[in-house]
Amino acid sequence: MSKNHFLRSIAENDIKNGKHDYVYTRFPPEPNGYLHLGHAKSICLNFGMASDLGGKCNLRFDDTNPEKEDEEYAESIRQSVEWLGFQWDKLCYASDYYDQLYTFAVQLISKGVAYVDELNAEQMREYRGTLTEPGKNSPYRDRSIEENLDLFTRMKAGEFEEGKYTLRAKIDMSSPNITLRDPILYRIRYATHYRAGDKWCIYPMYDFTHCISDALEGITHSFCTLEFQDNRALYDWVLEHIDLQENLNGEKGKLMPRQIEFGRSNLEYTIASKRKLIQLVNEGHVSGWDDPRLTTLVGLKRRGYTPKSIRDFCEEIGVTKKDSVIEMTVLENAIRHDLEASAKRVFGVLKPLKVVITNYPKGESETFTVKNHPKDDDMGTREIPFAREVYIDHDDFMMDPPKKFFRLGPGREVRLRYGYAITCNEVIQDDQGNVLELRCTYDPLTAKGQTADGRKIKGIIHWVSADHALDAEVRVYDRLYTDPNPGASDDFISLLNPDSLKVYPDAKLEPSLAEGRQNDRYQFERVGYFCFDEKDNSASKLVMNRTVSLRDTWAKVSK
RNA sequence: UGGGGUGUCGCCAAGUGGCCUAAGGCACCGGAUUUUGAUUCCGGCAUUCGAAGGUUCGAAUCCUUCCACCCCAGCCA
Repeated sequence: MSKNHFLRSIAENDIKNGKHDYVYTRFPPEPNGYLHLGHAKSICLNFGMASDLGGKCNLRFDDTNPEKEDEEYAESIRQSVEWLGFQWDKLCYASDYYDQLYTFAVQLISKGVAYVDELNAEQMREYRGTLTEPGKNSPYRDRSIEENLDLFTRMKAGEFEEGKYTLRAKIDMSSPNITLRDPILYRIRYATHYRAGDKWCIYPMYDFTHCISDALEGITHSFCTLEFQDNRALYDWVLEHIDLQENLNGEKGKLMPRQIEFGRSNLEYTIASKRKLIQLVNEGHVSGWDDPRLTTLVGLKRRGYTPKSIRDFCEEIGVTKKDSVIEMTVLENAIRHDLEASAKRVFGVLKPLKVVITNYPKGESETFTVKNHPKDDDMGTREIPFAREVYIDHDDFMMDPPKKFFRLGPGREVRLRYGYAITCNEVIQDDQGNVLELRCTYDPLTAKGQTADGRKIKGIIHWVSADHALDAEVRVYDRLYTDPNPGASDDFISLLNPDSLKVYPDAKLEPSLAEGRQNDRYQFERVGYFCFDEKDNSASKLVMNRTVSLRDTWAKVSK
């Protein structure tokens, strides 16, 4: 159940007051890039509100710029919306409305509120005025309706070169709202559209297209971000001036969707700008749009984030009219919360350190039956083998440990979780003093968490039997940037975190992972949550990604 | 400087004249339980709501002024 916020209140009131019988929303991406966390907020808002209030939500591609859009993006967007767990009522494309849009443009010309201009881009900028000075009318503003109609028809017919003419709304060149200074409605562009092909050489602008698309689809509430607040006046102007008697659903009468704006949310240490994302991909700073360090939806998916965790995150950050900067821990908390309840526990050793248990008989082994989840018995149990040689993590051993280090050190005793307590008797090092191997003895009377003399063993570490272990490559990710707001810098490339990816090529995993399915999520006990990499994992080579670490109080204490 | 917005705890965010000496989440700090230094659990964490005035018996909520920040001058969306 999603939270209350001002947009929801508006929608609920509109139903309560009888303004609408239902809510109809839409998520309107332009297929010119991959979806990221910012879009997830909009998706959850639009689809979530529709389903919460018993309404509908369309997925509509705002595809009016043939030069930037591509089917590859559209396909990915459809998949990401579905992956997030939402179903659209209708799958729509603004490009499917090009004929209607053209008709409405002709209508505006006929009413004398749109004209064909032939100022070039530079002149138009001059005529537009500035923030503080009013603009001035184009010398072509007062053509006759007949001439405008003729010119517009010929624009469509391809008689003019690109940039020669534009269709403009005749509003007010001295408006303090610059959006209203005779905005362009159509421009000439000889580009092949990824869906419409070469049918058109004139393309409608966003401000003209979006409001009409909403009206055609019977959208009741058109949510968008804050930067479109000024555009709302134009949104309303266009809908006031066109003559739409019946929408695509057969509903009749003056149908006015309402645009309402909300604030964007940015995540610390990330970048959302499509331009910058493209640069990261193209220059090879990341492996692709689905690099697990990116907060694109495909990246988060590959990283191991669940759709639920992202929906929860979006609910948690709320919806207001304020642009916000969200701390990374909020996202991490969302995925930890989901995986804590659902992930199977297993043992995985990222930096293996061999331990030989000298008093355990050679060639023998035994298995321990352990729970897959400490609190959820329904998740069952599994067997883990134990033998004379095991691997523990290098981080769980210190040559000269401080008093609060509850792990292994020379002469110290720890429990191998679910197994026996071992004591470190000997440390084998190389010439440089690197620890190569440990020689330990185990206490046979310490199985099942017991000790014969009642002594408490504070330290508990994870391990995996050397002979039974699976080899794997484990990838550990950290934030992509060293600066919480990399987008604020022009040189965001220099802010990249050189340690954002650490590869552990020789990780050792417990044998049960061999039966893992591609979408399974695991908690490597005491380490973090992991998933199989969707591209590089295979039966012959296990490749796992760390989604997020476990909370690590020790890491804080030891600093 | 014209227009449009926003300002409540480190980060989000409830709250729309009295039950606010201001929910909740994240973060942080204690402490309990724990064969994960995880989880869970308990406790702490804004006498203050951008600032200053004013209205009122009473304001974060109303008024005035001021300050800060964001957006708008693409034939992008």
